[in-house]
Amino acid sequence: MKTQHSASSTHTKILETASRLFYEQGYHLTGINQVIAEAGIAKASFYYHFSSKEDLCIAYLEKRHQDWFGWLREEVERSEEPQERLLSLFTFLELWLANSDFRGCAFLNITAEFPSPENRIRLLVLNHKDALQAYIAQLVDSLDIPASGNNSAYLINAIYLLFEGTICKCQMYRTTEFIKNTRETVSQLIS
Amino acid sequence: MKTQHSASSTHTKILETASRLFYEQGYHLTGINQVIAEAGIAKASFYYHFSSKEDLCIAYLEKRHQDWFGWLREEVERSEEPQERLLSLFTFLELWLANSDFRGCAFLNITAEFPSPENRIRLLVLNHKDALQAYIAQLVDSLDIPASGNNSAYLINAIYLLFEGTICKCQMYRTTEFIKNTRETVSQLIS
DNA sequence: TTTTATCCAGACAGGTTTGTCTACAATTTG
DNA sequence: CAAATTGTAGACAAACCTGTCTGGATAAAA
Repeated sequence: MKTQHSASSTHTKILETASRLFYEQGYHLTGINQVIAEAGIAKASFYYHFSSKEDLCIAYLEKRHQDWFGWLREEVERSEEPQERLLSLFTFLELWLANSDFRGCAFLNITAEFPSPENRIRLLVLNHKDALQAYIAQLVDSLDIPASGNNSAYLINAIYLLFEGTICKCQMYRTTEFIKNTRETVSQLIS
Repeated sequence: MKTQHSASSTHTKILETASRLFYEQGYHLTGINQVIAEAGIAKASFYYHFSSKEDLCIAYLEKRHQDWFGWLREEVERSEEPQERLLSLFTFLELWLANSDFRGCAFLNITAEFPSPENRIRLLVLNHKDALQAYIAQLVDSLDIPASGNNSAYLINAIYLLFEGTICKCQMYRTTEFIKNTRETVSQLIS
């Protein structure tokens, strides 16, 4: 046995392997034995770090939230202009979706897999989507638009829905081709 | 045994039970033994009518497509004016989503559950979504809009995405409250 | 009426799943 | 250095899964 017990290398290894597999294959089509085999750890180590498959799922979603928002911000913050930033949300989708084999949104997917998700999972989903809408709202508020309260809310809602709709369409059609049309629509909406 | 072998009553019973359970619980969380128990049939009957669980899934999606489009058309065709009809797509979502416990779109859900859906399932999903977009296109084309070819395609794409985005948001947030905002946005888009 | 189709009850089989447990071994901490 | 922490291999157990099969019984068709 030549294992290095660095702070939490095994914990990280499990989480990263499971995150990849849960996202790629779906939660229910991924068994813990596969996670264990691919992470190259012992079953006892798995249960040393995570008390159940479901706890691992929670950790997966928490990690996913951080990772995904990091990717999103990274792309958006390449632009300086508020309008550019808003449009880059859709540029981000083009890049991210194509790079993730059109697997779509982890939070949407888990919602489909858990019809009555227990409260923990549902809270993570809502937290993620709240954060996304807040981010869109922030970008919209940075615009120089004569948007009265109501108008701004409509716009934020619409952009959010276009965003989610785009994720779904790409996931099903396995293409990002139409996103330039969507970006153009959003461009018109904000001008 | 006092069972009536009407044309396909057992086949229908299986399909309806499975359809309900697959939609409510998800495909992978529904085992065939539950379908059998709730349909009140014998296992041999199940396999007499469907050669596998997957074949049942195909039948489920085919039935779902017919049913769902029936519901959609029924609501839309209550309006006469083209504009009214387009907006009633979102009225339909309000009614349907609230009445289906916010369980969302069966086709989206199955896409999440089958990351690499085998071809048959994927074809059914795409067929359903193609039909939906064609329907939206038909409604848009009935409008009296000076829409050049490109403009019309943008509009159809946007409305479709708002539609899908709405389904997702309602599924996650378990509310239809925001749909009136969305309907207003669509109203502005088409005028 | 006979034949065919459809249905029943449920045992069986092999496989998979998640989680528990044991007896160490290796590494880190105090 | 000893104690605590973390990791190993993998057996075990119960439950569940999908699909096969048997020997009828019932209903419909010819």
